Amino acid sequence: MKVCSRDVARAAGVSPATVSLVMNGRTHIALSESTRARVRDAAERLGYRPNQVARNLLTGRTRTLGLLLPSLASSFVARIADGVQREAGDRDQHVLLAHTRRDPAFEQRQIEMLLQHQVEGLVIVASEETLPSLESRLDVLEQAGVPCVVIDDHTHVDRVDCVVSDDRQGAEAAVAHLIHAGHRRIAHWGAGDATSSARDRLGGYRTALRRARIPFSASLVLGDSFRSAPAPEVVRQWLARRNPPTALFAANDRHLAECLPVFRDLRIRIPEDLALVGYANYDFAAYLDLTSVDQDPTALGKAATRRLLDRIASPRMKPSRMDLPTRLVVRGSSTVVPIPVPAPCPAP
Amino acid sequence: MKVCSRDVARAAGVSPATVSLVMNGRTHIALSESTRARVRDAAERLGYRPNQVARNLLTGRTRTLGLLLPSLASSFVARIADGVQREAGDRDQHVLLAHTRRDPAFEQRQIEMLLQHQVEGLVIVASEETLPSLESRLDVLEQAGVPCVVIDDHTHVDRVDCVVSDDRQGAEAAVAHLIHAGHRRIAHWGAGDATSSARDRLGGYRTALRRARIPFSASLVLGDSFRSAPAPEVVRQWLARRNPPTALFAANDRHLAECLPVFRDLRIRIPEDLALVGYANYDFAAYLDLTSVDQDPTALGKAATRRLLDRIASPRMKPSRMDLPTRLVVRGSSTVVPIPVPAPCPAP
DNA sequence: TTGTATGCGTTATCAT
DNA sequence: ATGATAACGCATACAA
Repeated sequence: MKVCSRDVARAAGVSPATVSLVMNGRTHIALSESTRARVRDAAERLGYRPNQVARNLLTGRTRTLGLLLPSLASSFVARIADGVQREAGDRDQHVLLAHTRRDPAFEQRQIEMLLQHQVEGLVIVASEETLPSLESRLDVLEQAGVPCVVIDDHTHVDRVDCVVSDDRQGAEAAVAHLIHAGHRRIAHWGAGDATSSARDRLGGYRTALRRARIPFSASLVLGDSFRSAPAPEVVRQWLARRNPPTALFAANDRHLAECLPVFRDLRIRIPEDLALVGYANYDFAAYLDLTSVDQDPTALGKAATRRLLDRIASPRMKPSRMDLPTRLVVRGSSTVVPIPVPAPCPAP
Repeated sequence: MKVCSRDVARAAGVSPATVSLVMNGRTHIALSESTRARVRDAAERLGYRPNQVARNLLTGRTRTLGLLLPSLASSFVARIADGVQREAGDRDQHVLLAHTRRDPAFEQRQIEMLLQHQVEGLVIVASEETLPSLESRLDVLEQAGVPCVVIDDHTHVDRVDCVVSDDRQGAEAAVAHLIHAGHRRIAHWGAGDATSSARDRLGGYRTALRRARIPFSASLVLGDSFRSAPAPEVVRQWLARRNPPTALFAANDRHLAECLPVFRDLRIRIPEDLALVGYANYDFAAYLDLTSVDQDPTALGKAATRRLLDRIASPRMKPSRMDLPTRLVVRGSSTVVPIPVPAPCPAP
């Protein structure tokens, strides 16, 4: 059934070694054009396909990268994965997929699996749930001599390459934009302090305030996680305070999207009563006319993959952190000036 | 550097064969508890990790499935991929990722790559761009003896397993819903006839009309592709006709989302002047309060993977088509009855 | 210019 | 209960 190089060799009247030479296009070895043609012909005729598994075993190289992510159900993660795959494809690498299910125990087994498959490097997309155990995962990888790059968190830059969005800059631009529009009481719905993104977005928020000489007030900061928005009841109570904010900078578009109905219920007009700026620029942000900080997840994936391949090539480099620029996309939720043309919609 | 079974064997004072027996937990072979412990100990101490590549070569099995998709940038595709990965993980299979970039030539190379890696089956997520060449891809796979399952198109059910959403039923439910709300002039923005989904959605539309004894009018049907919405100008002209539709059933939520600004410009009120129903139930559909037909892409991925593994287990089964049920999610874009509670937002 | 021999790390078969 | 050996399919060094 399965045809191997020996079969081709027999059919072409040559030895398996010759078949190998022909198939791998080793040009610096002289081969008569006639043999070459005979071999190619036989291979074609028999439908010969070199067995990568055998090749990998022999050469000790797999040209395969592991991609470990929390879940492809998140479109942000999926777009990172798209970037990884594009770059890997361009550099002639293969991608073995693994997910953590946001469960540290499952993650550990998946890493084990990837290592057994002899991946030559690992792209890890960080998540809130598995961040606490990341350090011990790095131990395992270091032990195994398999380099890796972490996307979307730089907590461990001291020992591993990190590729992140420049969240301080992004958050600062967002809040500066609100300040520029005249706001002084600006709230922040953050995501706690477990992830560097959450910390950096809070940091950028504070920097922007400081630059404008607006005092920071802890009572204007809310939120513990990227994955759960404030409950409607909390929002209600929070906005019913004596001195409510006139603007809101959220660490995630989704938080805003989920709260829009609550705002409507409360007769809070956007942006007149409350200006909104979100983060990530999900495609629904355009549809909802939400101002947002765009992150380019595809670029994150590509950059991380490039970095990983560079490190595989030269393992001794010092771990570095790469901050990809963000871009504030101003829409109707933060400015009363009408947008002349409907925002262009990203390709699906 | 890399520790192999021979190293463990030496350290434990046994032979490599014994190490293999211990590591694979072959219980039906008697092994003294003391050797077992010695081996486990040595393996632990040395950080031994069995080499899957070698194992695969020897056993001729890889327990690896190829996942071929157009691009992870589409959240629909990504959620299918999530389902594939979940099911594969549950059934102890690995996933090698490949994308077509919506380019038939690139797709061909990727399939070649997957076959060389000895994947035992292939999950193919169909796309408009690569559908024309699918048939010849199936030839290659059949030749290679590698089974596959196609998700999201059933054009080739006669020779390959297909897993799709029940689009006729979904479309029919959507249009019946509009008819039930009193509409008689219902337009359809479709996606041409290249894909079975587009044809089926049109079919369901026609069925619902027929059931209600509403004559079909070709002038109410527009659209050629899932990936490009009607341009704003086209929408304008189309709605400026003498006898405009009072309701619109679109084959894709995105088409609706992109046209909402146009409707607003034209002072067309939703749903009073024009009721809208979309398809796919993207997360933005909830935020935009769009009625939509939910497809559960994760279930598509899971079902396809199950089917593929079944076929690998028993290759002689007749190819089958599996239609997963859809579910109409009624929201404010198609009914004037206010929704009492804000639509729950899907987890990100 | 081409063929032969060897080994990659593992497991299955047989022998002890 | 454990060890020796062969084989999986291929690429490389070296011989011819």
